[in-house]
Amino acid sequence: MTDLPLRRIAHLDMDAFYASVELLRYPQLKGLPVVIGGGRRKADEDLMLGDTSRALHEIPVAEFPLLRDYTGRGVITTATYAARQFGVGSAMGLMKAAQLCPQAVLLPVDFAQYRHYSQRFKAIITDIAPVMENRGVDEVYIDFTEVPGGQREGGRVLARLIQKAIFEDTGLTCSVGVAPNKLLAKMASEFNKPKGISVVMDEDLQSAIWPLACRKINGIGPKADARLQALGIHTIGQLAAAEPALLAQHFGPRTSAWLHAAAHGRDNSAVHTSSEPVSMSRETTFDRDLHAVRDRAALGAVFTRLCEQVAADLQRKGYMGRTIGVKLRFADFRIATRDHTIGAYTDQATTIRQAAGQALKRAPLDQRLRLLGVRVGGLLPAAEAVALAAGTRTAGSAATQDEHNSDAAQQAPLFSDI
DNA sequence: TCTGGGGTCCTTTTCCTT
DNA sequence: TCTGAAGGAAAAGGACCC
Repeated sequence: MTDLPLRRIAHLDMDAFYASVELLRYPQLKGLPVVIGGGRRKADEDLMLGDTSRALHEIPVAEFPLLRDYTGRGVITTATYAARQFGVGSAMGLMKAAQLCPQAVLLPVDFAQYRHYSQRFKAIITDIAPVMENRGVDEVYIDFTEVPGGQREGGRVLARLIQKAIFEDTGLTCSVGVAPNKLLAKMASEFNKPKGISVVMDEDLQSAIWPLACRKINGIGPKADARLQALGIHTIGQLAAAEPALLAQHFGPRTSAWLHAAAHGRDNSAVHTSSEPVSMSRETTFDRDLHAVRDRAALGAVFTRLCEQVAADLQRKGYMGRTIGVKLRFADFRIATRDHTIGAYTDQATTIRQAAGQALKRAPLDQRLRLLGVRVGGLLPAAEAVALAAGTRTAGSAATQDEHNSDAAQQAPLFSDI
């Protein structure tokens, strides 16, 4: 038996990523309360980014839009520390935040910028450690196990190297946790924020993990936590000690087995270096709740626009799908979804619009709508979808696309298009 | 003037076919 | 022809995450 290298998995989390990127662009806002979020339309217009006669860092602070001037729906995506001191924070409604801190600068969410910096810091990581899994725009898992130096000080040396390389290239800081698996690495990365490095070994489970709240386990959200609390289980240690039969009774066989393994720090999942999207969607919340009949025209226009946006997303990214769905959020925040699967893969707005219209017909529309969304799932890379269609055609199946089109053409659209 | 948008995954229900 | 079982796919909902 040869000694296998110790499995060393890192979780890297950028520190206050969106806010930090904005402060790189607008250093004049450093130390001021800044809130990022809101309906993007209004905020985009308010920010005078179109003025190219001066650099971004030269824009006087007095010209930035303030939270007190914002009208409309929306929530805070993130806030700087200076703003948090006033009690505002993520997911808070902007109107409520404006009462708490009206003088805060309000910046729109600028995903293009965050994506740009995201690609930069990820490229730096893969130069050093190629086995990296994307977990959204500001987080990754990295497998240190086989990387030269990845075992030194349990991974701390390599973590330090990556932190330094990212900071030198982008000016951004991050926190890293290194552990035997993804589950523990994710928890470890939160131990020392910001700019922290935490190394967890198997033998640290009882001292470092078991005292933590169950909610710290990635996958235990507010609902599961409340159910655990009701059973008198508050910490991960208590969860580890819980009777498996009791957990199975309340959570079912699969979830209870997972809970038990997680509490004991066990997680065999691999670091996946690539993944294919499963669905793409667009949704929008209206400025005011809309009525299916009275606001027909407005709804129809939004509906069509969402379909066009999803189609454009699919085409730009090179995917086609055949399960088209709609999502409705009613005035009382209840959500309904309806799906409709069509015969042929598509990335065309008109086809998506027709199929989504079919799905929408089955949805209850007696209440005012707060949000409307359109989703395309069952995705395949466009080349594969086209090859598949060619294969089924030569195999002699009916021209499902034509059938579908003529069928849909006879259906009156639910929302009239204007 | 509470409560965004874009995803993934899992469970349960429903429907269809054999 | 009816009935029930079984299994799979699709649909619907929910929890969770960033």
